[in-house]
Amino acid sequence: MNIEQHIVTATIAAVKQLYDQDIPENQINLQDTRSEFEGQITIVVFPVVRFSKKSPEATANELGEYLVANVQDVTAFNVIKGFLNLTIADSYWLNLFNKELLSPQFGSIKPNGQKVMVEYSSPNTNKPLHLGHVRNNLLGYSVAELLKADGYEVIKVNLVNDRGIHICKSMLAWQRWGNGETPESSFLKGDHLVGKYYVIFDKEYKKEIDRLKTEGQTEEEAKKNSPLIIEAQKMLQDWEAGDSEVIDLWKKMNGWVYEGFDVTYKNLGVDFDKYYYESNTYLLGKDTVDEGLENGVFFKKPDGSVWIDLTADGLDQKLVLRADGTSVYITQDLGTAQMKYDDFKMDQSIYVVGNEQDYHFKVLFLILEKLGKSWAKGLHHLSYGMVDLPSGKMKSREGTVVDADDLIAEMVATAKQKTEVLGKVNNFSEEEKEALYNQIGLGALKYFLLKVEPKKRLLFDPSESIDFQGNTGPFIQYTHARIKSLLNKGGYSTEVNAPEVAITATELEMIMLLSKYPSEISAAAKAYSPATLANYLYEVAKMFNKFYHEVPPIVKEEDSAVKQHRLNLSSVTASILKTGMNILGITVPERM
RNA sequence: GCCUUGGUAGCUCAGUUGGAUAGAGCAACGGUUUUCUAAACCGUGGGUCAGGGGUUCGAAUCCCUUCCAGGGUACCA
Repeated sequence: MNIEQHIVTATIAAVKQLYDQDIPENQINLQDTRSEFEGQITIVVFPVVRFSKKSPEATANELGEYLVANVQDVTAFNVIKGFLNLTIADSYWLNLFNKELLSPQFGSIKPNGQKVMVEYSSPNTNKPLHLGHVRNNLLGYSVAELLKADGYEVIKVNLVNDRGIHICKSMLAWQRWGNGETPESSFLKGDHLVGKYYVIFDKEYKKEIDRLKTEGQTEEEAKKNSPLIIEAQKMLQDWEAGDSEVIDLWKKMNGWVYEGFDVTYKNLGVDFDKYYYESNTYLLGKDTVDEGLENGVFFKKPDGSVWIDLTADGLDQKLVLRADGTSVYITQDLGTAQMKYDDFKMDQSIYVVGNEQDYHFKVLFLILEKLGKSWAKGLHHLSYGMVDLPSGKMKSREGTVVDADDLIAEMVATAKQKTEVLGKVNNFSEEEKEALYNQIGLGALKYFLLKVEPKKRLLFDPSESIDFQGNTGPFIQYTHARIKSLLNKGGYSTEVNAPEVAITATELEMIMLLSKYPSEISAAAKAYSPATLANYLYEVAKMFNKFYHEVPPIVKEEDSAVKQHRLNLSSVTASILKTGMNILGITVPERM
C-alpha cells in the first residue's frame, strides 16, 4: 500500500472518529502540493466540511493532527485556506525509490489477459502517403505500444484499400499516358509513380469536363458523361469480373505501391501483424445484412434497398445495401468487423481513423450492437483531427500535400545540419552519424505530432521548421544521451546496495515524478492518448536537467553513498525516458 | 437547417474525477561554461481561458446561450 492509500484510509477513519460520520472514499481529494508550499501531498478539505460541520480551517487542523499521530510517514502539516498540506518523511520517498523504482520490474505492467486489435494506416493504393497519414500511422503505432505496455496482447492490423474507382483512375491514366514507365525506368518510388498518374487522370478529367461544358453540358452532366470517367468505371467492372488484363495491371501497379509503402513504413518505424485487403473483403457484409433482415433490425424499401432506422437514437435512416444488391461502405465494414472478430476473438478493437468519419463509426457500432453482437461494446473509434496547412486542407489530387517521404527526408537533413553545427559528432563513424541524424529527425517529427491530443486538429506550417529545442523529441533524446554519458563517466553499477542518504528538495520532487510512470502509462492507455505520455516524458527530462544543474558534479562526488544515489536517480530517469519514448515509437541515442 | 468537435500568452500546445495566484516551449530581452554534453539551466515581460448567463464554498473544466472555425448530414470511402 502506498502513502496515498494510507492517507485516504486514515482520513476515512479520522472522519469516523472525530465526527462520527462515514465519508465515501471518492470525497477524499488528494493532489500534489504546489511547490510554493511546505509538504508533498495535499488534502482538499472542502468536501470533508460537509461531514465535520466545521470551518475548512478547523477541519483541516483536526485532520492534520490526526494524520500526523496515526500515519507513520506523515511528519507535519500546515493549513492554507481549505488545503491541508502534509509533509511526508524523506525516508519514505527514499525507501520508495530504493525498493520500487530501482527494481528492474518497475514500470512493467503484468499481462491482463485481454486482447485488443488496433487497425491503423489503412492507406489507399492510388497515391503516396502524406502528413495526414503520418499522423495516423504514428498514432496507431504508439497506441498499440501503449496498450502492450498496459498489459494487453495487441494485434496491429492494416486494412488496405486496394480496389475501387480511384485505383482504376491511376491505372487508366498510366495505360494511356504512361508509355510503359516503371519505377526502375524513371527512378521514381512506386507509390509516387502511381500517384503521379492519379494526378494526371484528374487533370485530364477536368479538361474533358471543361470541353463538354463548352459544348453545352452542365457541370453535373459533364462529370458523368466524360469518356474518361466512363472508361474508368468500365475498368472497375472488368476488374470485378476478373478480366485478366485488368487484374494483371492492377497487380503490377499495386505491387509498385506496396514497395513504396514498405519504404515509408520502415522509415517511420511502424509495423503490422496482419494485413487485410479490401479486394478480399469488399463483398463481405451481405450475410450480415441478411441476418439483420431476418431479425428485423433492417427493413427493405419497395425498390429493394435495405435500410436501418436509427432515428430513435438521434441519428438518421441509413442505407446498408443498394437496391441492385451491391455494397456500400458500411456493408463492407459490417462484414469486415465480423471477420476480424472471427479471426482473433479480441476483447477490444480500435479503429484509428480521422474525425471526418465520426458519424460513420457511430452508425457502424450502433448497428452491430443492435444486431446483438456481444463484441460490439469493445469497438472504439480513435478519432483524430485533420492535419491542416496554413492554406487549408491537404488535397492529393491538387498536389497541396506535405508528402511523407519528403518530410522525413527534410527532417533528417535538418537534424544533420543542426548536429553538425554543434560539432559533437566528430568521433562518430559515418554509419553512426547517419543513424543519429535519422533518430533525431524522426524523433523531432514524431514527438511534434504525438504531443498534441489526438482529437485536436493540427496545424502544420511547412515554412516554420519543427523545433529541436524545448518541448521536443530531440530535447528528450539529448537528456537521455546526457545521462548515459554521465553513467559512463561515473562508473555506474547497479550492483551496489541502495544507499541511505539525505535527499534534496529537487531529488524528492524527482522521485515523486518518476514514481508516477506506471500510472501515467495506464492513464495514457485508457485514454488512447500518447500525448499525455509525451508531456509526462517532457516533465521528466526537464526535471532531470534541473537536477543536473543544481547538484555539484556527480562524477566528482566524494561521498560514495551520495554519488551512488544520484547515479541511481539518473539511471532510473534514463530508463523511463527510453521505454517511454519507445512507446511513442521514438528511439533514444546513447550519445548525441 | 440539423448533428458533432474545437476556440487557453504574438505562435505551437499542457491543464487529472470542478480545487490554491491558469502552466510549458518557441519568439523577445537579460544572465550562466577553468565543474559530469549549453540540443541545457536561471531570470524578465507577456492572459477578458472566444463573449454572455447559470450551478457551486470554489469553474479553463459542468449546464444554457451567442459568436468563430473544422468535420458530417441517407446509396463516396
